Formats: sequence, structure tokens, C-alpha cells
Amino acid sequence: MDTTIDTAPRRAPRQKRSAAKVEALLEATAECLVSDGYDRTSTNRIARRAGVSIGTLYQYFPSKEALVLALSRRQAEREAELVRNTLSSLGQAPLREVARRLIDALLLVHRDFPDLQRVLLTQVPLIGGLASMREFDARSAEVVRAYLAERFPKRNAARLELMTFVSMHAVEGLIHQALLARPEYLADPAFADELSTLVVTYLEA
Amino acid sequence: MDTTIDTAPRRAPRQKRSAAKVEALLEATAECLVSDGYDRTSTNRIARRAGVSIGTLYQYFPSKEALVLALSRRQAEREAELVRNTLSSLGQAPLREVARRLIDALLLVHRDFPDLQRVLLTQVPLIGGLASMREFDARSAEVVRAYLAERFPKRNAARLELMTFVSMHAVEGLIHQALLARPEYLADPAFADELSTLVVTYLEA
Amino acid sequence: MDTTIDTAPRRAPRQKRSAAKVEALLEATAECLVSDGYDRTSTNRIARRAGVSIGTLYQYFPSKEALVLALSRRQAEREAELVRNTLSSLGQAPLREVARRLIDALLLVHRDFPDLQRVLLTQVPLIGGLASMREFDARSAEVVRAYLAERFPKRNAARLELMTFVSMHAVEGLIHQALLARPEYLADPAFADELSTLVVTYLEA
Amino acid sequence: MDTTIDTAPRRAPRQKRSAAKVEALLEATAECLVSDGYDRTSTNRIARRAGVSIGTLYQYFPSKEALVLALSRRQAEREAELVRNTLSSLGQAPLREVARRLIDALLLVHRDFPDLQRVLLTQVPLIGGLASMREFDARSAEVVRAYLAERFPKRNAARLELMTFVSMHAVEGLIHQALLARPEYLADPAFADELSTLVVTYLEA
DNA sequence: GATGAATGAGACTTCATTCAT
DNA sequence: TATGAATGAAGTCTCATTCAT
Repeated sequence: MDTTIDTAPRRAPRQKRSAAKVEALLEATAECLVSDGYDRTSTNRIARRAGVSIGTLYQYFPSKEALVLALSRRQAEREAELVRNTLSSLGQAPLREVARRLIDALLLVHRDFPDLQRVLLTQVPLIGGLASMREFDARSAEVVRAYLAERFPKRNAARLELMTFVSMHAVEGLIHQALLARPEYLADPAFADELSTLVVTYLEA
Repeated sequence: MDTTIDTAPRRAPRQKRSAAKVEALLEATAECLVSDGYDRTSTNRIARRAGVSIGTLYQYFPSKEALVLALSRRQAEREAELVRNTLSSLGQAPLREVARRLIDALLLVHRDFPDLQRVLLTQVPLIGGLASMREFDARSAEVVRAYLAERFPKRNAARLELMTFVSMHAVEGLIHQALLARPEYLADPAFADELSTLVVTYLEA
Repeated sequence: MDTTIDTAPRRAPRQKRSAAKVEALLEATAECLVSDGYDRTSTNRIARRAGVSIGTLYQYFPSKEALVLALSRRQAEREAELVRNTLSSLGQAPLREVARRLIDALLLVHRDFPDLQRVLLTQVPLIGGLASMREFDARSAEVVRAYLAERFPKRNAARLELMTFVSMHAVEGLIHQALLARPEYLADPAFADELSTLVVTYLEA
Repeated sequence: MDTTIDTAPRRAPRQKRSAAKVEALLEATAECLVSDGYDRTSTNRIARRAGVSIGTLYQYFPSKEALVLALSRRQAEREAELVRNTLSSLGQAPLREVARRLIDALLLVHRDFPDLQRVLLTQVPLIGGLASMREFDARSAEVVRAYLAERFPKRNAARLELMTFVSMHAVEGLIHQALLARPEYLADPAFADELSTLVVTYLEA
């Protein structure tokens, strides 16, 4: 399957008015995704909803995929930033606290726009072969790995790599599952406890 | 988003010839998904690939979604059965061994048709509002919960519920991530070790 | 400029009903070309005019180009056949007579559907890089060259090649010009005389 | 088909800067036609390639057709001028020499920008119902007719008219065919010989 | 004069689905 | 039951052209 489509935004919105339009388009995309699902979301509908002509839409985004991807990336970037910030501000705290803060922060992020996030998670074919997402992952993983390397100086590189992968995706996967099937968990301290325990006992094992 | 589409297979294939046709259709669906992606998979193409007329396809499946769903369900059922069988055959073994067997089995299942599973995981909008998948989860979760209840008689119901959710989805999520981003992990004993450790230390914490 | 588009008709019209549909589509194409010009001719308009749904049109022809090309080819084939038939039926007649008969026949062919022919000549971007037309030319040229080789056994191959090219395209070009700018010439014996003289004096020079 | 579109250039470029812009636009048009073909040549692309804004383009040319037409006219005028000049400078030479000089000159003209000329010949729907081209023809034909009238004082007007039409378009048609299908002929003296023979033997017949 | 963002009609094409045979 | 021609709504996207700045 060749999914190498052009998904880069077309015009960098440097003007104020343009930025507003891009914003409106992304918002409309989110609304359509939430209310109609990915398949039924069309560029025409997005444009209409954004109060913009279809031609204008195509001046900014070359395709439906590009719009959705831009939306996904936004969310992904919020998360990535969070990971980086939390780790850097808590470098010296005990592992359990770092884990807990990170988990709380991630849970918080996922309580915003839960409908949109649910759609992005379930409705959106992972465009562009996951490429951009892995990229994001790679950057976040880097930060986590560095942190773990410092905490667990005796573990070798391969082990650290695995620990990074396992701890990150265990948490991320569980939060996503919660978002989909148990939204109430996202605000439940008991759930956060559980995730902390999972990660901390694992890492210290 | 109202996604209550009819996705039940139409004709129970009780005749031999019919069963063969259903089989051919599902196989063709899998092939199309792998080679063309979900969006470009069309019922006409599936029918042609299955060597069946489009009219006949619609005698067995009411929609494209139904075909894809049937395929997903198959895979899900293989997994669910596995969980049940493994647990029932290993009821008295120590926790660590049970976990390890279960994990090995799940890894094995995900090494079959990895391309198809990847597509199902990434390309297929979760049709029917996840309903059927949750259903499956519910059944598997039941078995796991029962097992945990027996193993950890002192924990209360809420706690057991949480433990079930966390351990199941941590493992499933990690295996899915491995399938997408680190396929080599699926056959790597170190990865299985790691997953076991994750689950066992967590449960015993 | 890459003009390698798929222009082969899609479904061979083996059924009676299908043949009628193809016919209707080609006729509608001709009408649209004549009344709207090439640029304004759209597949939608053609389909509507043919009393056929747009989807049906696309079952038989993959594009607008394919329709127009099929129409052109028809005309080209009528001409090619004419050249072959006339030459084969008049093989032993004196050169002047052969020329005159050929020219009369070509003039006659160009008096049918002059509007359509004019459009094909002036409005239709030569699709597919002229390829198919040259093909036609090649076949006709073959027949003419063979005839000339017999008539003028002393001339060498290069010369015969040139004579073929010049005599064929001089006549064809002049008839096309007449079609465009002097339609009355097509039925004027004086014009036919002139063309005969042109070719015969040239060949015998 | 009513193709009476406004195709006159808009602003007479009397200023230097304007003339440069018109020049740039025509050049860009030629480049686009050659590299993209007529259909895919768009005013936006032309403007970008000319380094001019789309708005400015429309200040000089009212439409895409106008641009292409201006380009065609240029070429046509080069030819027309050539015919006039050659005839006037060679008025007293023998017919064969006049013909040969004229043909050599025309061949030379068609060796410049052969790609552009090919596109103009094959890709460009003859805009404006050929009107402007016939106009050009009329002027050239006038000169040729006058020349022939002097050379062949005994032939009557109708005959001269026909001779003019036939000799002009035989040569032009053959050169165009050569351009399309046998570009090597354009520089081949044997081809020039052949054309001379064609015209001279015809006229003297 | 120059700009270029915006427009929106309309082009081409696909595809799930039906239904007469 | 099986077929597959037919449908036509709807999707994606382009492009000539305008007009406010």
C-alpha cells in the first residue's frame, strides 16, 4: 500500500487573516470529524462549516488528509511538549513522583476535547504510514530514555531502549483505552495510582 | 456521530459452496486492505478479486463495513479464545508462568498475517462505534477478572476491575505498538520477558 | 509534456445493448464537439446528451479523451480503408486515373459530417502524442509506397519514401485546408483536377 | 459553435516596463505550453513563471486564449513577412529559384522553437474560429497571387486563385507534417528539393 | 498600476448498491 | 441463486477570473 501522499500544508499562514482561516478550517475539521466521522467528512463540508470557499481550503491544505494530519499533529505536539517539560522540571524528584506527575499531566491532556481525540484515535486511518507520529514518538522517547539512563546507570543500552518503549506505550495505550472505553477513568485518582504503580514497579524490578 | 449501520453478515453460510464463497470474499477483502488500504478498498474490487459477482457479494454481506468487520471479528475471536484456553489450561500454575504463557500466545497470534493486522489496526475506522469490540473485550475481561479474583482473593471488586483493565490493555497496547513500530519485538524473548515483568510486578504490588 | 494517458475503450461492447450505448455515446460526443467545441465538451454533457448516466459512460470509456479518440479513429479508419481499397481495385490503371480516383474518394469522404471533421481537425488537441494517427499513417503509407515502388521501379528506397510522404501529405493537407477554409472546393471538380495535376506532375517529374 | 471571445491584448505596451512584462508573459506561456501542454497550462502558472502576479497578467491579456493567440500570431507574422520579403527581393529570378528560396526560408523558420511550434500546431484548439489565421493567409495569399499573376499572365483569375491556394497550402501542410512526424526533414536538402519540384512542376504544368 | 487571496462553478471520476435478467 | 450493467450522488480538486487592498 503506497500512502505517500502530499500532506504538507500549502501556504504558511503568515498574515493575520490567513492564520484565522487556517484556524477556522482546523476547527471545522474537528467538528466534522466528531459529528460525521472520518469517512463522511469531506473537504466540501469542512469548507462550508468553516465559512470558507472550497477553493480557499485548497489554497491552504492540499487534501483532506492534510487537514486531519495537521489536527493530529497539534495534539501530538501538545503531548510531546508535556513530556519534555515535566521531565525537565522534575529531574531530581524521586521516580515515583516523576511518574505520577507525568501521568497526571497526560490524563489532563486527554480530558480536553475528548470527542475529538476519540475520533482521531479510532476514525482516522493513520495517514502517511504513521511516519509523522513515529517521529514524534522518537523525540519523546529520546527524552525519556535520557531520563531513565540517568536514573538507572547500571542498565545497558538495549535494556534501556526496551524500558523506554514499554513504559511509554503502556501508559499511552492505557490512557487511550480509557479514553475510548472508560472516559471516567481519566479523572479518577485511583486510575492514576494504578498507572504509577504499573510503571514504577516495572522500572524498579 | 451515528454509526449504527447494519453490519451483520446476511446469509448464514450453511451450504458448502456458500461457505467457500464467504471464505473467498473475506480473503479477498484482506488482500485488498493490505494492498490498497481501507479507503481504496471497494466492494467491486473485492468481488472481482474473489472471483464472485458484485451481486453475489451483496447476498452475503450488506456492506463494505460488514466485510471488514467480519475480518476484524475473526481476529478478535482468535485472541479471545486464546485467552480463555490459556487461562483454563493453566489455572493452577504460578502467576508468572500464566502471564508468560498468555503473552507468548498473544505474541504468536500477532505474528500471523502481520500486514493484515497492521491494516486493521491503523486503516480501519472503528466501525459501529467500537461496539462489537467492547463486547469481545467484555467477554475476555470476564475470564481474566475471574482468574485474578481467585488469585487475589483479598482485593475488592473495584480494585480487581481496575487490575483487569490495566493488565489486559497494557499488554494488548504494547503488542499493538510493537506490531506497528517494532515488528521484530514480536519474536523477541526479551520483549516477552519485559511484558511478563510489567504485568507480574504490577499485579503483585 | 507527458501525454501518455489511458485512452483505450474500457468494455468491449459485445452485447447488442452495449453496442447501442457505445454508439449513442460517440454520437453524443460528436454533437457536443460540434455545438460546444472541445474545451466545453464535458463527460457529463456527453452522458446527458446520450441519455446515459455518467457512471455508464465511464464503464465504456475511461475519459473524455478516449471518446474523442475513438471518434477520430473511426474517421481515420474510413480514410485508410479507402486508400487501400482504391489502390487495390485500380492497380493496373494509368497513374493519372488512380490519382484522380483516390482524390475523388478522399474528397467524398470529407464531405460527410464536415462539421465534425472540422472540429476534430481544429479543436482536438492531438491526444496521445499523435501516436495512433501516425500508426494509421504508417499503414496507409505502406500501401502507397508499395504502389509507387511498382510504378517507379527505378527509384531507390529513400526517394520512394520521400515521394510517398510528399504526395500523401500534400493531398491530405490540401483537403484539410479546403475543409476549413474553402468547403466549396470539396465538391468542385476543378479542385480535384488541380490536386491530380499536383501529384501526377510531381511523381512523374 | 460560437467562439467569439475577446482575444485582443488589453493594454498596448507603450512603456518599456510594460513591453518587458508582455514579453515575459508570452515567453512564460510558450514554456508552459511546451512543458505542460495546452490543457494543463493555466493563467496562474503562466503568471508565476513570468514572475508577475495574476492580476497583472489580466491587465495585459483578457484570457488564456488571448495569450496563446498572441503567441500564434507572432509566429504567423514571421512567416508572412518572410513570404513577402522573399518574393519582393527575388521578383525577377526564375520560378524555380524563387520557389526554392521561399521553401528554404520556411524550413528555416520552422526549425526555430520546434517544440513550441509543435504544440501550437497540435495542442491549441484553433481559437476564435480560425478567424485571425485566415486573415493572415489572406494577406500572404495576396502577395503570392500577385506574383503568380505576373509570372503566368495568361491564366485567368479563378485559375490563379486555385494555384495560389494549392501551392501555398501544399508547402505549408508538408512542412507542418514534417515538423510533427519527420523533424529531420526540416534540415534535409533532399526534402527541400522535393518540395520545389512539387510546386514548380505543378505551376508550370 | 500591482498584488494575490478569494471565489465557486464545474470538471472528472469513483463506488456502494440495486435490480432486471 | 447468480449475474453484472446501470445508476447517480457525492467526492476531490482545478482554474479562470475578480476585487479589495
